[in-house]
Amino acid sequence: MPRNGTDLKPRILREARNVLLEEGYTALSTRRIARGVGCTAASIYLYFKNKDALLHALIDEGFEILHAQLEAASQGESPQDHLKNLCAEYVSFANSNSEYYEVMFHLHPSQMERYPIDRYRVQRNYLSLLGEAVMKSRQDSSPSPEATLRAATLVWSTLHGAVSLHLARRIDKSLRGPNHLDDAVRLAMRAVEVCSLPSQPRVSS
Amino acid sequence: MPRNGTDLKPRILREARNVLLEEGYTALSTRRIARGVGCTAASIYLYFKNKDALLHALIDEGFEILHAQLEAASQGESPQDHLKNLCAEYVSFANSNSEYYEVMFHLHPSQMERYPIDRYRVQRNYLSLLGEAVMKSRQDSSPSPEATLRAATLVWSTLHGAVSLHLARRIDKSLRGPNHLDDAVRLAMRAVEVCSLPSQPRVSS
Amino acid sequence: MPRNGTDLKPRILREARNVLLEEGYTALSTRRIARGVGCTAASIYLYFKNKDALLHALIDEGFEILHAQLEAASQGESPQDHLKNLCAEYVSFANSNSEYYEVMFHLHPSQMERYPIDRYRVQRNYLSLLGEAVMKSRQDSSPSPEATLRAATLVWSTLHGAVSLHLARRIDKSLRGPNHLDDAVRLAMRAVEVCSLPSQPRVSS
Amino acid sequence: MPRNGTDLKPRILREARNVLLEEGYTALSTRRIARGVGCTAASIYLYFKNKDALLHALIDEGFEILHAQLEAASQGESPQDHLKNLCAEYVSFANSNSEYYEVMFHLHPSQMERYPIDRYRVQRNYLSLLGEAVMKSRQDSSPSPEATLRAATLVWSTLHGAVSLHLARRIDKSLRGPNHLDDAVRLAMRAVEVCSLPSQPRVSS
DNA sequence: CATGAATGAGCATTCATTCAT
DNA sequence: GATGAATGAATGCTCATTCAT
Repeated sequence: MPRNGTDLKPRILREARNVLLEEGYTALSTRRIARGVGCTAASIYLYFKNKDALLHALIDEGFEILHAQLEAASQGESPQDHLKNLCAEYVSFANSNSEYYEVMFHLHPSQMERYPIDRYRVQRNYLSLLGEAVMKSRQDSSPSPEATLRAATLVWSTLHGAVSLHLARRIDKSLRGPNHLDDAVRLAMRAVEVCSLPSQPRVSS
Repeated sequence: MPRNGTDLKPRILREARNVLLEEGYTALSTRRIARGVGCTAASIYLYFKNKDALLHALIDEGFEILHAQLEAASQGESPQDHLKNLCAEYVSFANSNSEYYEVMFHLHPSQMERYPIDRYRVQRNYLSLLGEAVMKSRQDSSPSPEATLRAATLVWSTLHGAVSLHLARRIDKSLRGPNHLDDAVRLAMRAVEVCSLPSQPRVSS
Repeated sequence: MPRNGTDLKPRILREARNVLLEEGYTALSTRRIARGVGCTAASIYLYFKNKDALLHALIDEGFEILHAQLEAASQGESPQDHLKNLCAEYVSFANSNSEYYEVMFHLHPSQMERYPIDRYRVQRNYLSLLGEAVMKSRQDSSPSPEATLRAATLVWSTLHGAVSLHLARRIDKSLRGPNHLDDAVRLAMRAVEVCSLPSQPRVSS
Repeated sequence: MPRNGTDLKPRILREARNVLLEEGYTALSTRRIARGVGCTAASIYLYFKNKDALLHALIDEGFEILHAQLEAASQGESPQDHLKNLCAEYVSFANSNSEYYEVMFHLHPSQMERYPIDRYRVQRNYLSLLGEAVMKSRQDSSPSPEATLRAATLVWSTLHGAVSLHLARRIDKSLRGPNHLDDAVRLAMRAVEVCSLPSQPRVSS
């Protein structure tokens, strides 16, 4: 039985997210988390091998939530609606889980290397959700997996750009709030059209 | 005359960029830079008042290069070509100056506060370059400044998303190289169409 | 349980006093203390939030000792004896606790600002001890609080001067040892007479 | 011919005093002085072997000024007036040259060791000035040199105590301004009476 | 299960000083 | 006579981590 009422592990994770949210990545120290939780920094090492492991757990959590939310939103009257819902949900996730978003998508590659590759399968999972929707929104038949991935990636990347600048407060005040993000969703939905064009040859006509 | 061969200041900046590139922002310490340059950490303070000042110098450099490149690319037979050139140049800048890109666009707001606001006028400058091109690419007449900013922001955000994921090696191998980035440029050019639609009302048909 | 033998905190304080005694305030660095104690500089921060906090602890300790000693000496057959005992005790404290004396009374105002004002109440406490004795030594009746403070301050200031020069080894060898300090005590006891004279008007005949 | 108009040496000393006065001893760095003077820190080493040497020069200057002022004040209608003038002058010197006073009388012995002993002859000089006056103020005849030194030291020590606490802002507001210092002068003048008593035997009756 | 004690490496920054020019 | 470049040592302080209890 844990002394402090509830199990320490989830409370550590919660506090970590809290620190991330309120004070940013650079403030995320083991001691800072421990203080918030009301335990010692050493206790964290009972539940996580590393600070890295804690971070990875956070990332995993984030991807699970994102995946669940996308799956729940994975519907719509028309294929377009379906895709739009997914996009809107992605944006909404980033907005209401910015602390996750930070570690999930903003960590530097050098820090990511310590993150085992197979974990990224989860990441691909959600891309495939996006991919399916993208493809359904396209009237023509049987798309190749490559084309699907390509389009899904473009949708993702577009949303990611909007969300990132939004969270970093780099968007002009007049466009903050939903405006810019809505624009991005609308644009993302056109990804399919763009990807139907030949890719490798130069971007002509 | 420098005792140490060549002038230290540019070498410090170069090494700082290098660290940024290879190991990311969190690894950017004065000692780390000094080690790379082959001087003492104290020497850095001969050329920069602060670590912050060094960072600002880096950011300024980056924006100057970006601005110069965009201005040089600010032309084209048709308005569409003009815009496409700008977009391609942006992507190309990010690709060949990713170390700058990190400090220019990936710094967390909390660390940005120390960066005087008026410096970001430069940032707006390049957004306005984008804005002009965007508007020219639109056949209809006299767009409002608000609409211009809105569209330019969407172009930027789209490119930024693609570039960020690309630099963070988050894009699937099969799409790396120019593919995804080209797609993003093509999509960005459609920003205008999206923005001509009403913003607040729901994304209809 | 301390890994290191005895509890570190008192050993840190002791070493700090030691450094103060042997090498003075400017030599009082965390690393210097740590070296003397045989631990890391980081360990000091387990017991003191700050270097300042360490200093404050030292000051507080000093005032507590001084107060206790003065209180114990606060007696005498005659009022004169009473006052004389207090003075002698003050001098004795400074002599056998010169390391405390340094931080208690020689810190520069600029460094004192960080020392919360209300801590100096303790200082006033001992001044009032002095004040009472001073007043009792005066045959005439009911002195005003202002006059009491004035006389007590003069007593203190006189002793402080003698003690300071003594500790700084500025007194001629022939007078070191008790001579000069005794003289000062004797002189301090005449403070009352001097203060009974009008203050503002010029020092006549 | 010096480049900068006037000779650098006195300007360095002046700035050093200025720093001492405005920002205290701990702020007295070679760079800080150099900045104030408008030269390089290296230039200081053309005129002073050390930072210590600069300090010693400052101390010497201070003693010279003090000596000169005391000498000028070394007169009075009666012996008492004479002594009073000297005391008042001492206090006045400390008040209007607090930057000198700091280095002259508040440096820790450990830092003083680097100050060659024979320089202290100057210090004794001014003590002897005081001694003469003290002795003249005593009606009885031919005092021994020892007694003279003893009394002069007590006078000095009393004034020093008052001045030190005053400069360190340790004196209660109600007594600041001339009050406490005047009291100290008056008390110092009684030093002779105290010293005529036997010294070594215990402080009785 | 959890802690308190401790560490070693690192951080940004400042300093007095040297020395070739 | 003066400088600009550079340094080595020090400063206060924080961090992730370990380990005996």
